[in-house]
Amino acid sequence: MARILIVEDEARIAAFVAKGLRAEGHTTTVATDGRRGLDEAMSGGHDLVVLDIGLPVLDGYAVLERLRDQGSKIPVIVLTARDSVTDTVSALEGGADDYMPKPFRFAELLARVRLRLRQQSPDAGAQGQEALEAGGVRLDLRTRRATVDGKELDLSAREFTLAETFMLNAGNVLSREQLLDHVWGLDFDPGSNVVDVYVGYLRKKFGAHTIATVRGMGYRFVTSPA
Amino acid sequence: MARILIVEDEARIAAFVAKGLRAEGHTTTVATDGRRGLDEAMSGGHDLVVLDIGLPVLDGYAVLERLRDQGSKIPVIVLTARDSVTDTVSALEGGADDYMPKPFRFAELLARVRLRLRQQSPDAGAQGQEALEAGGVRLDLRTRRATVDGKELDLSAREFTLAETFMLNAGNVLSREQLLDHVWGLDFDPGSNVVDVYVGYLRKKFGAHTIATVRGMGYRFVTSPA
DNA sequence: GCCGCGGATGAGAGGTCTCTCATCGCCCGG
DNA sequence: CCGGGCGATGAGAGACCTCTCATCCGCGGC
Repeated sequence: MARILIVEDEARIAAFVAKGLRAEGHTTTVATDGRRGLDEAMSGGHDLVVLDIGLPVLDGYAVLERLRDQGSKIPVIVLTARDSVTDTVSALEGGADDYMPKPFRFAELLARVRLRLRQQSPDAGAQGQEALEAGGVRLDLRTRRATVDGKELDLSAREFTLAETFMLNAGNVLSREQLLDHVWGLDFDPGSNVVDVYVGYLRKKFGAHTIATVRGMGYRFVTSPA
Repeated sequence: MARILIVEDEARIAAFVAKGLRAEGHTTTVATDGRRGLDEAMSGGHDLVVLDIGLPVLDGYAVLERLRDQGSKIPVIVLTARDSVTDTVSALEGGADDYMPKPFRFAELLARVRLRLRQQSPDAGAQGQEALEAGGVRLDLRTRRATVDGKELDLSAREFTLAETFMLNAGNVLSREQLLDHVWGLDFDPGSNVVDVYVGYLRKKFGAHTIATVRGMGYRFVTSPA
């Protein structure tokens, strides 16, 4: 899909973002300080930058400023601390295209990445996917409504995001940890069985056969009626 | 924007849909039975059809079938009774592009109309608006999150839809009745003051100045900082 | 056949959302 | 200046959502 540069010094977050974007089919490069990030970004080998503000050597603002000074128009999504209005406003004024307040759910970052990539190349690819469909289930991403075999039903916000994640990876096994990360966010109690519970809810609504259990591994959204 | 044909025998619903679509800048034509609807649809003078299933003379299925038989590829959105799986499935198999279960909120029909029009002409217009911005407020339609002066805040589902409606009509006065129709749906107690209450909620979140009261008329979303 | 562990599930706490109702306050006409 | 009516708002009922916890179930190893 696209080549994405991640400029982030915290290894845990960098890995989280990189892993998720790779699962979506993107190529990722990680730079752990601002100097290297800037060099990489200027190299022309990337389509989009995910840029942390709090960085060693050269902070995110500085990277962004020099990048724009040197004429780069590459889309930049900035990671800011939640509730820091100053950060966010400065970043956008400094030429960022979008921002994510930390901590964030991966699904939200992904939505922003998709949006920026789409705006960049309005010709390439589908126009950003307005709906997902698999195994008789249809999700309308715009109106956030779901349909099973043509029958409308209600999903709560959490259920919808979980279903979205399953359907983006239909056929593949997703671990509890992956689902927790993607749907609940980076900072969620790993000991919780909330994934199990929500899988139960989706099964009740979509039909038990739509989500298969893979013992010791996780869950898999079933596409074929077999 | 576009020329839309509404085939609907119930005057109340036809007027509701026509009025709303006109407010969005579309041109509307209403046909009150299937025969006339088919003739109009075949005339080539419309970009999209909103088609009721329960129609006198010639029902919606028949209209759809003949339309497709005669080679028309015009997008058709079908209005079906909620929970009627048969209706919905038959309609989609009969060549409908989308459907709306009745009763519906206008905002949802609008989203579907936009989607179908966009798919029809991927070049024309913006790519369906991913965000709305006015008076310091920004709504991300994809992730359903809101920002005021760069500061993230939470909106409930109802609040979001109300805000969306206001911002689509920023600067214009909207009556309580219009807002009830668009946000709460066709079948809502007109005596309720729920609009007042939700305007209060939005003011609390966006700042009191963002929504002005127009006495005896309704409310207006304020765009200029004046 | 039995046991252990991973997964499923019912109950329920606590929070949020949605809406109603009644009261309060203020604008405007007279 | 007063009264009437429109709009604002606090309180609160009820539904729903989210998550935890404890228990139950059943697969698979032995």
